[in-house]
Amino acid sequence: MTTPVRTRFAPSPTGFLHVGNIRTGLFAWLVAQHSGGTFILRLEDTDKKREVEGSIAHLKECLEILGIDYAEGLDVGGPYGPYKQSDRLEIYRTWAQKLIENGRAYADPYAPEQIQEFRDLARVEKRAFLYRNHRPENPPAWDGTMPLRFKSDPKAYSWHDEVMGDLSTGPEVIDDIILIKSDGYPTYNFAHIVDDAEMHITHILRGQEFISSQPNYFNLYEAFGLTPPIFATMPHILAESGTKKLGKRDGAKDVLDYIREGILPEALTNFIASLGWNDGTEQEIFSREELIAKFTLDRVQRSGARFDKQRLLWMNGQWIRRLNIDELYDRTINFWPVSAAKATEAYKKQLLALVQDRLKTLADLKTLTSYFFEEPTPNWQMARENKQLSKLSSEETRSLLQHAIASLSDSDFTPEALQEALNQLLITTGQKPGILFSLIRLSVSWSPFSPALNDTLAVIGKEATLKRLNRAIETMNVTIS
RNA sequence: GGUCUCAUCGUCUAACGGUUAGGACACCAGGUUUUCAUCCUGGCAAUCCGGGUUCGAUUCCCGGUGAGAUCACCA
Repeated sequence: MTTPVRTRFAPSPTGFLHVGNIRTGLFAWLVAQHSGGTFILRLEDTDKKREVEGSIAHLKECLEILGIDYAEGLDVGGPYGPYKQSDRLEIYRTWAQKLIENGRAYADPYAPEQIQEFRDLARVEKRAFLYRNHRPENPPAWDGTMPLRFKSDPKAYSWHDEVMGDLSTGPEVIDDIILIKSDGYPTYNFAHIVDDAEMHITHILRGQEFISSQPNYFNLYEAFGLTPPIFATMPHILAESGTKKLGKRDGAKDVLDYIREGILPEALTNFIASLGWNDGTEQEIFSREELIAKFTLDRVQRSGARFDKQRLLWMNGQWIRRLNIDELYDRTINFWPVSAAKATEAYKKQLLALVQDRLKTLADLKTLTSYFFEEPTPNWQMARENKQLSKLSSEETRSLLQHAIASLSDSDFTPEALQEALNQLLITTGQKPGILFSLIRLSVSWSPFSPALNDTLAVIGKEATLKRLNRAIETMNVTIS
């Protein structure tokens, strides 16, 4: 009989979530889903100074879009609430009181400046700062206006981490950490231990930055007589350039920005999961269901992984191509050019079929399809920069366009008929497809690329095609100087 | 500086002592009788260094080196 798995994601409302934050949440969610356990969302809002308006709404939107759902926690409740730390101050006080009564917690009488002096001294002497070296002999009774510190019991620890393996440290890293700050709020170091115990969390997943505090947490667990949960330390995600961990200050982006830029949620989830995890096979593309079925902590990488935008774009393309046209259409609602507003759903779906293979992000739709909705502006500079078309003289260009108009006027503009007409045109003009087709393509789209020519013309339609070809001829002299 | 951690192609990674060190992204070349893209084929490219252990080390051990984390009334 094993205890049911309970994992949690416990962010702070200090702004937007970036891929580093969300990966920890995703992995915790996967651990719970994989074993049929419970995933809990808890809000760690104990630092009022750093709190950012709107963070909670943003957080919930991120989780919802990525499909990281929770049946217990913030706003949905559950048996061990409240799930917002600022609503649990009484609970922390009760736990702190136990330590005070056992002589394991005491008031910190120093002014912040005083402690800073100790810290500076340690730095000058090139040693780590330890508050317990300055532990007051007769601390005053704690009245709540001073920080409450833990009276530590320095000792060596060795433990097992599900990702990092066997770890150990000596007593020199144990210190008298602050339990409750002078503003009455608990520190993370204290609050998360209380909450994880009360909420029966079985697995704690968190970033590498916490590994050095881990021994202090063991010391606290002991003081409370608690059995520590299972720990799993996630390697950092590294920024695209440099060797530092991904952080807001060096350009980590809001998770929602990726969605706004046309990355599919399933692609983003797949990408984030593959940053530091793989299933040992050569599979690259994983659905949510596959991730849940295959995810295990022992296959999480120990070293940091670099965020590679190229790989994300490739993966997104893979996911876009897996959607059928109806699904793709549903995802693209916000990504069409403004001129597409009056176009019909059927017309747009026709276009999607044409450009689906070309989309790396949904945002590409704008540049890829604008000329299907509005008259493009002729730009003969593009012809001059084309290595095929630049060889043509003005007369040859004009003649080819005129032949094209004449020939296409007789076509009924189905893709098949157009292909037939275009092939015939190659014969009558004696031109190479690279030149003739490029010229027609450019003249109706004025875009660096487009779908297959016959398909493109068929969708644009006979009337507009002929009009654009004529307009190309008209503008030749004006713009060629 | 103390402590802890990490180390395979440029990048993400596979290889539970024995492989011509595999795959993917990116890049390059060719093909799919127009462009771009998709798709297919091929190519380039890696075990940080030095010692051990072993018949045999990417793999185990030790030492360097490099990188990261931490040493907050932030989480």
